[in-house]
Amino acid sequence: MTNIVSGNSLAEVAALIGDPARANILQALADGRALTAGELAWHAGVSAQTTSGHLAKLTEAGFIALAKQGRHHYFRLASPEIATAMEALMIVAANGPRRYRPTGPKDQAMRTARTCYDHLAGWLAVTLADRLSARQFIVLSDGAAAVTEEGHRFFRDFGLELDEPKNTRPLCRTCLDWSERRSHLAGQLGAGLCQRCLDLGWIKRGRDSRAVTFTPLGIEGFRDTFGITLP
Amino acid sequence: MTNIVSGNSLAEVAALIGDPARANILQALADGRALTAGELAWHAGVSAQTTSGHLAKLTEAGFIALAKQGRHHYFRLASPEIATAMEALMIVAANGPRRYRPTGPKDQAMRTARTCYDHLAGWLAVTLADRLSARQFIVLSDGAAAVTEEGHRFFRDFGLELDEPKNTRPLCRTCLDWSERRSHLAGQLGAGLCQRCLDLGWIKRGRDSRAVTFTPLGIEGFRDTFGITLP
DNA sequence: CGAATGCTTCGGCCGCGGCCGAAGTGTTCG
DNA sequence: CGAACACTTCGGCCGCGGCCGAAGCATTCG
Repeated sequence: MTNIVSGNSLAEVAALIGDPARANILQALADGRALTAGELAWHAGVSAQTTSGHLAKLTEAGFIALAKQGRHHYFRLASPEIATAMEALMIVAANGPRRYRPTGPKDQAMRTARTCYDHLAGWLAVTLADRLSARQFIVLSDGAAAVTEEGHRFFRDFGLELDEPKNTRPLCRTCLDWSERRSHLAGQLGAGLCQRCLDLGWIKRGRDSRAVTFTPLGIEGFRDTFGITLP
Repeated sequence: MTNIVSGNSLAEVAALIGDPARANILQALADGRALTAGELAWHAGVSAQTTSGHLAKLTEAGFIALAKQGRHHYFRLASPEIATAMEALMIVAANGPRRYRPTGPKDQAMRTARTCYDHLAGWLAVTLADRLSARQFIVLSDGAAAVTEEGHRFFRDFGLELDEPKNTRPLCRTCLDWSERRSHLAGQLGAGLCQRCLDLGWIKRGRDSRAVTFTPLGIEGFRDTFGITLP
């Protein structure tokens, strides 16, 4: 007799992500947007039939959700937990030894700035966390972060209202960045900052990728408001 | 041309966990202890030769580390990130729909109390977090936690010295529990609490499992110190 | 020294699962 | 309507990779 407890379900879930085509599909959906089966087939790099099979598996497992709209089938990640698990795996992958990883231009853009479900990631996000920390707007510690009094004022000026939980200091999660290997901001603050930057027209989401691009307005804004000079 | 960026490495890492035998091996190592190849073969439920192959793959990928000691080969997880990724996958597995999951007695013990790398998990850990929160020793919010002034005094009385980071409130990470689907304490505080309970002889680590058992002293201690009555 | 133990390497079997071509549903056009 | 399009289902091919038996190294005994 073996000591299997729920090892099977761990393996099942991991195996589902462990296929290249499915991993590409999930990564394409990682920013939370919904894509059609056809678009996902392109991302996956396999035929439409094969993709359909993968999508059925992912849907049945509860990884993705389907919304039918006319003759298009839109798929999106079913929960943020999926994205979290993928990021956790990316961190392991990034820490791994001499893994062959060719670096293309798209990869470079991803490393500079990308979305991670509902918040920002990459160089921009890590630098942002640094600056906010240096100016005492947030306090980073042991995998979590707190917003200070001055921070609340600053974010309010920036156009962000943060819910004040109960009687105490509000917190925002940190999220380890796979490309930078340091923390960036997630949680309510991370999501709010990302949304606000989009609303202000500072950044734009890429069409086929999670990478985001900067508008001239954004370059100016990040410099003046956060003291960040883009590379 | 497809849009593959590092999708391959995500798939590679996930596929490595995605085999039942390897998943069992990794779960057996999840509490941070080092086990021999033979013990791992038993946990994996496959022959020694097959296990050897799996261990070689996991080692090469940087998932586990090998320490040779006489004719025994001791393997342990190479980094906490691996454990984190596994927990993230377990959460996804637990949230999934009608996944067939037979529940044995060992499984029940695991759900009650187990170790998760360096801290406690399961019913005990979740209840502990609840009690500490109710008594205002810690403040939980949005995936993170802060220790209050009173909390510091309480933990010091309990025999735990927490490093005070810089000039501000220290934080301890929370970690989503796959069996309870709620937060328990990780980070410095979580690790410290677990170690202190072990030192006090309140709990003991199981021989073949991550489940922990309670001593009579522990049953008394958890009741008197934390107000927790064991089921 | 030879036998026993712990682990790894080698070789070959075999089945699961990913893949595509072809055909089948449902939707939107002109 | 019928044609074009988006997607799924079916059937069959095929190769990767997990598995074990047997043999090969190390280490520790008596």
